[in-house]
Amino acid sequence: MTPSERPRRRGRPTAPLLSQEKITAAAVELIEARGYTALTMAALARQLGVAPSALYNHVESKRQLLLWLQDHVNKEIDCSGFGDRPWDVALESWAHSYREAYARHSLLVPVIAVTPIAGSPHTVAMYETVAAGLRAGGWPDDQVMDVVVAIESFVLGSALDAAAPDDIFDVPGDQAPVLAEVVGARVGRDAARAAFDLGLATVLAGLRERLKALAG
Amino acid sequence: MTPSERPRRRGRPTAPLLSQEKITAAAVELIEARGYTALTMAALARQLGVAPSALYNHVESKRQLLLWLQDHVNKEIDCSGFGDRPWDVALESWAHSYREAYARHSLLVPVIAVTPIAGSPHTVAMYETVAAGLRAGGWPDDQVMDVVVAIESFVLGSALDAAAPDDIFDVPGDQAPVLAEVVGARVGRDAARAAFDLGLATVLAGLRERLKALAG
DNA sequence: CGGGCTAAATGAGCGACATTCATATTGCCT
DNA sequence: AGGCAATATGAATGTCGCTCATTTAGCCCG
Repeated sequence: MTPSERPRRRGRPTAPLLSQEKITAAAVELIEARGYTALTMAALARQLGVAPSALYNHVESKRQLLLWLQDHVNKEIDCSGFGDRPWDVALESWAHSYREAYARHSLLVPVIAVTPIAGSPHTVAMYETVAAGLRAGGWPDDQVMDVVVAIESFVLGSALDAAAPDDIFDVPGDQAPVLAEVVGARVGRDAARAAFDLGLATVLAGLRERLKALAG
Repeated sequence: MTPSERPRRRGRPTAPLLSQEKITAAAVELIEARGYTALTMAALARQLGVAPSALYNHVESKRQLLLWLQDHVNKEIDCSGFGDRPWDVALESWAHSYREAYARHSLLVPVIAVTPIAGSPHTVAMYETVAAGLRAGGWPDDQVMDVVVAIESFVLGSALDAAAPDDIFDVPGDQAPVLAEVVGARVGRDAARAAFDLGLATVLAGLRERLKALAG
C-alpha cells in the first residue's frame, strides 16, 4: 500500500506551524532519541512535519539552532545555591550541575565556548547569578570573571572528558609501563567522574585559600 | 592564457608521492596559512599536487588525519620538566605548553578528548612522562590519572576559551548589571590568559595541599 | 625473461548536508 | 477590495567526505 501521503498544505497556514520553542523542543527530542549525529535540518523538519526549507523562515542557520539549544540547556543548570549558601558551596553545586548538563550535550561545548552570550537570555541570567554570588562572597570585581571562566573551562573540559570511552588511556604495557600501571590502578570507578571530583575539590580548596589571602 | 595543466601521471609513480609525514606536514601548512575551515580533503590534495582520492590510499578518513595532527601537535608539548624539576613545577610548565599548543588548534580539542591514545606514539610518550613524573613526585598510583585528567580537562577547556572572541561576555548593562560591571573590571588584560593563570595557580596550590595531606 | 601481484595514482560520481530561491497560499491591515 | 507580509512547498545548488573502476609501474617468482 502506498503510504497515505499527508496532504501538506502549500502557502501560509492558518496558524504558524513553527516557532523557536517548537523547533528547540523538537531538536531536543531528536537528540535524546537518536543522538547529535541525527540532528540534521532535514530530520528536524521531518520531526516537525514540515519541509526542511520551512525551518529557515524561523532560524537563521543550524549554528543559530545550536545556540537556542545552548540556552535551553543552560536554563536547566542549577544556580540556586547562590544567594542562600556560601559562595564556595554554591559554586560547587553549580559546577556539578553544569558538567552534567554538558556531558549530555558535549557536541555543544566547542560551539558555546566561542559564542557571545548576549543573544541568550537564560545564559546571561546564569552568569549574572554566579557573578553576583561571587561578589557577595567577597571576591573583588576584577577577579570574579577570572574565577568564573576558570571554573567553566574546567567544567567544559570535564564534560568533553565524560563523553570519552572508558578505555581511552589503554595502552600496551610494554610501550608505556608506568602509564599502563596507573591506568590500571583506577579501574572500576567511573574514572571521568573521579577526575572531575578531585579537580573540583582541589580548585575549591585553592580558591578558598586565595580569597582568605586576599582578605587577610 | 590557458594555465599550463600540469601533466598528472596516471598509475603507480616511480616513488610514492604521499606518506603520513608528507600529508601531515601539508595539513599543518594549510591550517597555518588559511585556518581549519580550509582543511578539506580536496584542498589538502591540491596542496600536495595530487588528486583527492589519492589521499585515501594513505589515510583512512579525515578523522584519522585529525588524529595524525593531534600526535603532531602533542609532539611539541614541553614535558622536559618532569625528571629534573619538582612535580608541581613540571606540571605547571607542561600545562602552559599544552594550552598554547591547543589554543592554536582548538578544533582538535573535541576530537582528541574522545579518542583512544593507543595509535598515537607521541601522545602515549607524553602521558608516560607525565605519569612517571607524578609518581616520582609522591602521588599514589590510583590518583595519578585523576590528577592528569583533571589538569588536562582544565587545559583543554581553557584552550577552547582562548579561541573565543574578547567580547564574548559583553551584555547590555540593564539586563545584567553585576555581570556588566565585573566584565568591565577586567578589560585591558588578556582575559582568557588571566583566567587560565588564576585557575592553574589555584589548582596547583590545591594539589600541593592535597599531597601534603596524603603524606602527613 | 616474462607474467602476475600489488601499490599507488586518476577521475567520475555518489550520498549527505546545509542552504537558497521561485512560487504559492492565506490572513490581516488599510 | 486590494495589497503586503508571513510562512509554507519543492526544486535546485554547492560543498564535503568518500568509493570505485581503471590505469600504470615496479617487484618478485618461476
